[in-house]
Amino acid sequence: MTRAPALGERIRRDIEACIFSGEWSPGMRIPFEHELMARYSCSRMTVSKALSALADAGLVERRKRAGTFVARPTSHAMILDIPDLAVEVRGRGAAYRFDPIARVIRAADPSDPGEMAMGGMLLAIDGLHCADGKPFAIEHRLIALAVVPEAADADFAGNSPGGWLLGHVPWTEAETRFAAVNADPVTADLLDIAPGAACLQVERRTWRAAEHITHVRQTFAPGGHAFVARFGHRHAG
Amino acid sequence: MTRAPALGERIRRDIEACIFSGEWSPGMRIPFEHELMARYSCSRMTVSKALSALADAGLVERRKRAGTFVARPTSHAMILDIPDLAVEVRGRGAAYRFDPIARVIRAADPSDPGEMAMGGMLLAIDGLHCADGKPFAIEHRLIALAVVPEAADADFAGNSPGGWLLGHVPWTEAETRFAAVNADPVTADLLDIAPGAACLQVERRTWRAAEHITHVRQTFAPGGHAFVARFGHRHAG
DNA sequence: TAGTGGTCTAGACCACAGC
DNA sequence: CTGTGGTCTAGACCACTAA
Repeated sequence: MTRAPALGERIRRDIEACIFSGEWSPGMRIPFEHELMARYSCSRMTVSKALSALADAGLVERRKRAGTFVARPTSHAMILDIPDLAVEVRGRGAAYRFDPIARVIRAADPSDPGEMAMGGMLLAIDGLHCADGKPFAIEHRLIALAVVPEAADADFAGNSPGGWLLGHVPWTEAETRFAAVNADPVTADLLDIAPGAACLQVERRTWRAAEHITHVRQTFAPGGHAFVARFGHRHAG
Repeated sequence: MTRAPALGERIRRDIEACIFSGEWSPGMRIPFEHELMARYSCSRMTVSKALSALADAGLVERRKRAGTFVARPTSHAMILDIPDLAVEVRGRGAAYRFDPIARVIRAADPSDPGEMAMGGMLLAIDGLHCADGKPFAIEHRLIALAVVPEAADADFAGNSPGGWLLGHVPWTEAETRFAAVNADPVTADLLDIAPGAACLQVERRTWRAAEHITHVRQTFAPGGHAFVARFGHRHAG
C-alpha cells in the first residue's frame, strides 16, 4: 500500500495535472485560494503553500487582486545535468583514467583578459579523459591558485580535475557553452579520429562568490559522449 | 530606499550566503529550526518554509532526528534556457524569417520506429531560420497531426514552427540532445558555409502527457548561435 | 525513546492592484 | 475601495530515526 500523500502535495499535483493535460490553458485563471480551501476543506496556508510552489516552478503566475493564472511558456528552460566525467564513465562499467599531458604553473597572460580575471598564478593542465584506456576527450584547464592553492599539489591521475575541484570547491556558479569545432591535426591525433572531424566542445567558467576559480575547455571525440537536457513533469521521473 | 525583504526571505538568503561563501562546508549541520527561531525571533513555520525552499533548491538536505545539512554536490545541474529562435533573433535587433523549403503530409514510415511512435499522419517540414535574410540554421521537423491537427493549416512563414507549437501546445515534456556534425554538401550550400565545417546540431523530442508531439533537428551554422547553460545563485541575476 | 523535521490549523495584518 | 495574494503567528499532532 502506497503512503497517502500530504494534502498540500495532492493539491499541487491536481493542479499540475490540469495544466499539463491542457485542461487548463495558459492565461486561464485557476480557482482562488478561498475556493480551493472549500474544495479541499483545508486552511488557507495549505493552499497558499501549494500555489506558491507552483509559482516557484514557473507553472502559474500570481497577481494580487486578480488571482492565479496558468503561466504562458515562452522558452524551454531545461535541466542539463553535467556529471563528473569519471563518475559517468565508471557508471557505464568502463575504467576511467585521466592522462596528464602537461602541467604548468605560470602567471596569467596580461594580454588575455580572461586569464587576468582569474588573478595572479595559474595552474594550467592539459590532459586526456580515457575510458578503458581509450581517449574520448581532451581537456585544457586553468585553475586560479590564488583561490585554490591546494590544487598545486593535487594528483589528478585517478580522478578528473573537475571531480577533484567539485570536492574541494563546492557550490560554485558556472556557465557552460557548447560549440562544434573541426578537429585540428593535434586533436585528431590525440583522440585517434580523422582530421577535420566535427567535435563537440564544451567550455565552462566557474566562479565562487565573484572569484573566478577555473576555466576548462573539453573537446569530445565524435559519438563518444552525449549531452542531454530534459524538461518535464517534476514528478514524472 | 529598497523595500525591506520578508523575514523568511532574509533567513533563506543568510543561509545561502553561508553556503555559497564556503563558510558552511558540505556535510555540515546547520542550526536546528528552534535555534533559528530564537535567532530571528520568529515562529517555526517561517523558519521551516525557508529551510524547505533551500531543500527544494538542493542546497541542503534534511534528515529527521538528525538535523539539516549542507548538501554535497555531485554534478553540475544547470539551467539551460532554449528560447524560441524567432524571439531570440528579434531580441538581438535582427529581422527573423523562417523560409520553408518543403512541407509534406504523409504517413509515418513503418520502418522508422521513431516515426511510428508519433502515430499516423505526420507533417514534415524543412526550412531555414534566417536572421536579416541570412540563413543561420536548417530545421527538419516532424509534427504528429493526430495530436496537433491544426498544424496542417498553420502558416510558419512569420514565426518559427517551434514558436508556433509553443503557443499551441504548451507545457510539454522534452528531451534535447547536442551533437557536432560535419556539414554535408547540401547543408553547406544552404547555410553558405564550407563543406565539412563543424556544425552544432540540436535534436529535440517533445511529448505531451505521453503523446509524442514533434521531433526536430536543427543544424546551426558555425559561430552563429550559442547555447549557454548556467548554474548559480538563484538571486544573482 | 526522545527530538528532529513534516504538515496542518485558524486566525491575523499588510501591500497591492483591479474595479 | 475591495478583494486578492504575501506573510506571519502560536500553537498542534504525526512520522521517522538516530542515539
